[in-house]
Amino acid sequence: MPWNLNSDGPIFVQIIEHIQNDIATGKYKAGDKLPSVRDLAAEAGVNPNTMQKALSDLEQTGLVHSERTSGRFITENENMIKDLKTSLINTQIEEFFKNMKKLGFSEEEILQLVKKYVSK
Amino acid sequence: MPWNLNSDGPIFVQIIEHIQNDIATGKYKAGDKLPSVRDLAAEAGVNPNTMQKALSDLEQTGLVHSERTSGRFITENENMIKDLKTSLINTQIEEFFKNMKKLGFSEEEILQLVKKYVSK
DNA sequence: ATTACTGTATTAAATGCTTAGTACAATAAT
DNA sequence: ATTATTGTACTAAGCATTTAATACAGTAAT
Repeated sequence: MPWNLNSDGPIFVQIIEHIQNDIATGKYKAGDKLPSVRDLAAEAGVNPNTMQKALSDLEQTGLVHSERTSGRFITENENMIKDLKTSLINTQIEEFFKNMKKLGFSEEEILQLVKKYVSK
Repeated sequence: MPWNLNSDGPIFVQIIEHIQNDIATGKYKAGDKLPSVRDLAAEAGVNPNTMQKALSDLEQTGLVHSERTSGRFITENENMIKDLKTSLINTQIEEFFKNMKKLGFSEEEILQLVKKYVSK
């Protein structure tokens, strides 16, 4: 999955979301070592400082932790990863419903629109 | 509907989206006069310059136009408003599906999750 | 005529994001 | 021991966003 960073918001936020997705979808598993800050930065096409900021922000959620000089690792806590995935899903659905309701649709109408989209 | 501006992105972009929603949902109808830049700014709680930027950006889509000194008006073109609504709906649905697919779900699985959410 | 209101323009300052360049200390590999 | 790699820290610059404070010209209302 390419990084696909755009200018819709701060790059470092998009990076955080991207890595969260990679963890939630199992690209990175519990205990895995992440590529180095510099490698990730090169891969994403951003400045190493930007990647560093994204990673140290991610750190504060406990999802990843850094081993001072040997690298950065995904949490060993599998439940935390499971919760992350649940949370990401809920965030997406709630955001979608919130926006559609702003456009004047009821939950039932939204469901119909989604059905129509899938069968199209 | 309150403005609910947050720091997820540029304020002026959120303002544009908010006004587009107001037009799409019929709060403002074809030919309606908009409140003045200053009034809208006060209502949204932003600097008049920020509102001015949002409005002049909106102008370039043809959705609104300014009558130099008498005010700013919604387009008379009803089709343009209809197209706007369709476009906003499609954007929301496509964005939602794109994000859910990033999380590893198929269209059918997404539909099931939405159904579950509605009946909850 | 005067007053209030309209969109618009301009300049300045503060802030946050991003890039750039450099440096240091600790570990791993050789 | 030496070298490469790790996370981390720091400063500087450019840029966009936002706020602030004014100002001007045209229209509407009185």
